[in-house]
Amino acid sequence: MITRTPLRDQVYDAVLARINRGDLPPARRVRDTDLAAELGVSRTPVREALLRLSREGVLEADMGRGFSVRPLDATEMREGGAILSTLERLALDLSGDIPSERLAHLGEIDRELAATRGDVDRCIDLDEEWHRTLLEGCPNLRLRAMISTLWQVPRRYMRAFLREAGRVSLSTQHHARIVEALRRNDREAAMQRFSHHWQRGIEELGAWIER
Amino acid sequence: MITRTPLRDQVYDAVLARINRGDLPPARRVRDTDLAAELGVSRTPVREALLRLSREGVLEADMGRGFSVRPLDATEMREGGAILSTLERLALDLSGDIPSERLAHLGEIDRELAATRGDVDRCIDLDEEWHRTLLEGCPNLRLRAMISTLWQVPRRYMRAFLREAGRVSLSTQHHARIVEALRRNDREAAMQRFSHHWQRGIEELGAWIER
DNA sequence: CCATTGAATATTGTATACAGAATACCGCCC
DNA sequence: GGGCGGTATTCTGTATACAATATTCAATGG
Repeated sequence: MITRTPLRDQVYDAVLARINRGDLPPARRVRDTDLAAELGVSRTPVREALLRLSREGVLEADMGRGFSVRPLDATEMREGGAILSTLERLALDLSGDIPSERLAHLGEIDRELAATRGDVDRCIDLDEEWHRTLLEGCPNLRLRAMISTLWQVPRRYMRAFLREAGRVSLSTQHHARIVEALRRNDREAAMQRFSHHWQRGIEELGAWIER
Repeated sequence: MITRTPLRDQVYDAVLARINRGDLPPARRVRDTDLAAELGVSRTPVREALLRLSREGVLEADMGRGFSVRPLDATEMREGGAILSTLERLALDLSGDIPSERLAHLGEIDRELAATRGDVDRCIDLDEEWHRTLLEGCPNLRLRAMISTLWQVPRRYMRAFLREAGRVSLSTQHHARIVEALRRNDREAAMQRFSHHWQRGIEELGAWIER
């Protein structure tokens, strides 16, 4: 099956990659002209991608003054975190029983995460993969898509935090405890631990931003 | 203070208005050329608005085949409803105590809603206003914005339903019961009734779509 | 020496142009 | 008469062009 992907989507990915790579730091202005030239496409698909990123909270768009990478802000992070946390809890709730093979997979990801020390990008990818794997049984596709989009925001905060402060402490322990509860089929406990995991993560990031 | 609004936003509102007005029924193809001509602007801002509406679930965009109004679908409605319901519960949860004047306002809206019989559009506006008023104390602005965006989807379903089936039964009674619980400062009960209200609404709409 | 103003430049928001894909139309063959 | 193939047209996706606003920077006055 061959698929044509619109340029706007490729540009979207490219811009996101640059932001996540640390290229394009917070508050940096993003000129569509430059991006278009660098990516070898015209301004049209670039602007479409940038408009989308603005709506998703990754960029800011001021009328007449173009786009810029949204600065890190504790309030914004807490707001986004509360939303994402709630939606992930919903997704977990909607997921039926999680097959033991997926639980095993979660364990693997978590072990790899624990073993990865220096590589910030890898850590974040693994953490996100852990969450995605946990929720991949959720039948509400719109919800899954939404969660995936919303992850763009915490990603930026985690990256900045990990770069400077080392690693999200306890993350793997939390994961393990959640998986353990799921193994016992104790949804109640799993849910509670999942909430706690999120809350701790948000607090940690928030405190760091306000340092 | 004078404000220039981008054409794309005005076009966005205009298209949404047409969809809500019943012009542009579900599954109708939307040609950017036509819209641009009718609105007296170029294709560029029109396409920006249409792309946004696609991302928000109001339109469909098939690569190479343009845009069309997303057909009504029970699954999609249930998925969106579950998300919106959860986020509104979160918003209510985050709202502090609701001042009695706002509770009074909610009562007024509800009375007007009960009194409005024939006017479908007015009913929907009032229902949405009731929800917006209920949650306007929520300090999480991102959440409020998101809820407001997500409402675009149920709106379409409610409109279709109300046009054909009369009115969302019991809606005002539910509202009253929720307000009553809030008056007693019984958050627990209010939350439960709020959940129930949503669940019933979604079920009713879903059953109707699958009729 | 610093603030201010004005022109020059850069950059955005919007309009138009162009190429290629998708759809519709029409004649042909069965 | 109905299905099929080819062409013509329409429409989309992308590129480019244009006009207006924002920014920069130097010259001028305080």
